[in-house]
Amino acid sequence: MRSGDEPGGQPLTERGARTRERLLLAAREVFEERGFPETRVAHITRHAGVAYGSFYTYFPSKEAVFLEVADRLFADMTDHDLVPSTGSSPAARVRRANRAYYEGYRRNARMMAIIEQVATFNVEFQELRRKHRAASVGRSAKAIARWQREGLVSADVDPEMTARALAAMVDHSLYLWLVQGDDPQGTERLLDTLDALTVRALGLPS
Amino acid sequence: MRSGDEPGGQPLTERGARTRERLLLAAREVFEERGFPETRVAHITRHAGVAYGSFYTYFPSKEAVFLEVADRLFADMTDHDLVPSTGSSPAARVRRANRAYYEGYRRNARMMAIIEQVATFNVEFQELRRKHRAASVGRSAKAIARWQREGLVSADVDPEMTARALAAMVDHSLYLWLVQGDDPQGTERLLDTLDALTVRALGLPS
Amino acid sequence: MRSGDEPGGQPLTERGARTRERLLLAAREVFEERGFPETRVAHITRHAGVAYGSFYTYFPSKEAVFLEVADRLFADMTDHDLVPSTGSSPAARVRRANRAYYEGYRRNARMMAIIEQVATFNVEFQELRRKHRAASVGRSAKAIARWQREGLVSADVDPEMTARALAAMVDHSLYLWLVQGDDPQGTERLLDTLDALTVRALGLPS
Amino acid sequence: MRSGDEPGGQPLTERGARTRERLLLAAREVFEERGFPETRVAHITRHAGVAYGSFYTYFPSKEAVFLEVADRLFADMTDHDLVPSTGSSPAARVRRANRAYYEGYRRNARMMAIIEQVATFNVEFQELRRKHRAASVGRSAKAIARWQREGLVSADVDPEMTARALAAMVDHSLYLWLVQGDDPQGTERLLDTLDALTVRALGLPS
DNA sequence: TATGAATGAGGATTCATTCAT
DNA sequence: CATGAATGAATCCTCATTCAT
Repeated sequence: MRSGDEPGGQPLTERGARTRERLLLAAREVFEERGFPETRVAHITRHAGVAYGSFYTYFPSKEAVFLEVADRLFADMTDHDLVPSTGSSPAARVRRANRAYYEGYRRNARMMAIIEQVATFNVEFQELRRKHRAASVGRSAKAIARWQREGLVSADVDPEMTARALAAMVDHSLYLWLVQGDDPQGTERLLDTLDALTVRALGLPS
Repeated sequence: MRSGDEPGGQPLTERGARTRERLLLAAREVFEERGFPETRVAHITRHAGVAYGSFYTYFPSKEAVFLEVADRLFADMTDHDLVPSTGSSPAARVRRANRAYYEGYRRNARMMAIIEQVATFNVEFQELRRKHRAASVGRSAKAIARWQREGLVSADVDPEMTARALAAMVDHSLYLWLVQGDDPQGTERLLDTLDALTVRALGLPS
Repeated sequence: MRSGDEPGGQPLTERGARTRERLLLAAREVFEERGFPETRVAHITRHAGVAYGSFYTYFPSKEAVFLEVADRLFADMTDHDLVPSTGSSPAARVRRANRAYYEGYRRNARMMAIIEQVATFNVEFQELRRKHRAASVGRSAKAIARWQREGLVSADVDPEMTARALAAMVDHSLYLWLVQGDDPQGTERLLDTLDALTVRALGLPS
Repeated sequence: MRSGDEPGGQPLTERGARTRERLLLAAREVFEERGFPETRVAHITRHAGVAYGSFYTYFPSKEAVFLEVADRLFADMTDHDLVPSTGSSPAARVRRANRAYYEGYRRNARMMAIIEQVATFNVEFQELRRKHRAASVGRSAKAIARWQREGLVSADVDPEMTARALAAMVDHSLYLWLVQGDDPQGTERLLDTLDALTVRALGLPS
């Protein structure tokens, strides 16, 4: 994932580390502002206040910085994903997970849009997203299966497929809401609806 | 007809109509094959078996053919959307609508992927999609409201938001399934799950 | 000059003659409007209300129509050039000639601009203009020489060079005035100045 | 420096300055050789011995180099315009000014032709020329007015119009002589005629 | 004749990446 | 490390002219 051993990968000096960080931050901002295809390497270096050529001292290509920016974002999204899995009812846990995901999405909405964009044409990147999604869906599926064993969810339910479909619902709803931005007020109504639909769809006691 | 100031536009003869049609068909295939950014006008003309310049006799730009290809696709998707709205139970109707949508999606899966792609960077196109989505969501919301009046769906449900969220669920699930192609067998399991989730989420009597 | 025997030169039928004339008129208007390089054959045919292909029934190329339009214009300019050379004083004759030239220029100002334009890159056309100029300068030179023999103009004067220089003065002044259009009112002041300068420069009794 | 949004612009290093200069010189030569429309950027870079893309490191477009080449030329023409305005008679001063202008024109004749060419279709450029001409005409008009106050020129004369007309005479005569090149020997005869006509037209004591 | 479709060479510009200093 | 110049393949679109009907 991280550009490990390419020519000019990790900086060796303190000063180099600072330059690299500046580039990474600048890259994110420019990508958010203009999207991947419309971002020029020059935009990034200018924004970072470093020389054009310095870009290639730290990153082998435009794609490489993007991958790394995305990597950080995924990490951020996943970090906060970690809802304490004990205490409180399943319905409350669903609600909490949804909110946490929403917060992460909101924090990173612009960049999520660009990630969506890159995913439409970059196969390597598609694979990366699929892994992340699979991990997340896997966790949900496991929870559903547990709730089934505990008699909280009907045995009819297909945990894997259900987890996928519900994840798709939340994910895409937030995408349309936050990225394509139909009417960003009324967010509570949206979140409540997502919670309620999830809970009812699973047949969880609310 | 030759390059003046306006777009070349509609052919006036039978022969012209045939050429235009050839281009349109070729465009769709090439777009599906390579995606929008990687499609060269030369690919389209070669595929259509016409001279390079002939493309511009009928379309003012690469964007323009794309728009028209997409238009046809939207029409196709909408045509088959028309599920008879009477007879049979709500749950059955939900199922039928989902299947119809699935069939349309499957028929057009490759192109749907490209549409998704273009929507990530072309604002004009985003708007077009938003309209289509709004129309479709509107119809669902109306059905939900009707069911509420008929006492089939709880008054707690927010018809608009719910319609949106469920549409997002179906849409994105099919996208991931058919376009990103995680495991294309097991489709029945997916569809059954989507049906079941929808029905349960709405609290419809199955 | 006239496109004589090229393929599809002169029309053979009454109807053909009308079409050709329509094209010629349209060509002039479009050239005036957009200049030579920016004129498309399609503009001309559209303006004339004939089919694209019909253009090449009557003219072998875009240049050919231009040549013919210019030819007509030269004829118009020369026709009215013919000031009766008898009666009245030389000064009056100079004045009359200047006015006549001015009228012609004014009538054809737009097209004169385009002719100037084409002359800057088309050698064939440069030659044509040179002939016209030479003819006109020759007439003036002859008049000056006559006036010298009649003792009205000093023998010091070089008739050829003087005729050239004065023609350049009138020509270019009108060009800047009418074509580049610095302040088109005050024309009388300009013409009076041109007359006076010519008369004084030649030392003619006013 | 690389293609961002702004024009590449000024070089920051000695080496860059040299390349830019090479391009500028090459541009002038190619323009002179082939005219503006027939000049390809590739001609310029080949002539300068640099890579195609390097052109766009220093100039945003073909127009842009042309503007700069023309700027230099205008500067050159104006520099040598500076005739000492004191001492010697008005007639002598007129003569000297004409010669100085002639020398400038001769040095730059080829490029003057191209400037004429571009002025026929580029409005921005027309404006530029108008300014230069206005400045030059203004200076002459002032001199004429001064001579009127000193009683050397008749009060009948319209200084502004006269300055324009005489400038047009000299300018266009030199253009036809040096650019369209009717018979380039006999230059002395031409210049003497221009001097004499100017002096007599103004009624200056020779 | 009239019509309108077909052709395809041509050219300006972009921009990721590589080099030289 | 930093800097900024150098490179050149790649691609869209134009439009005069030729053809087929």
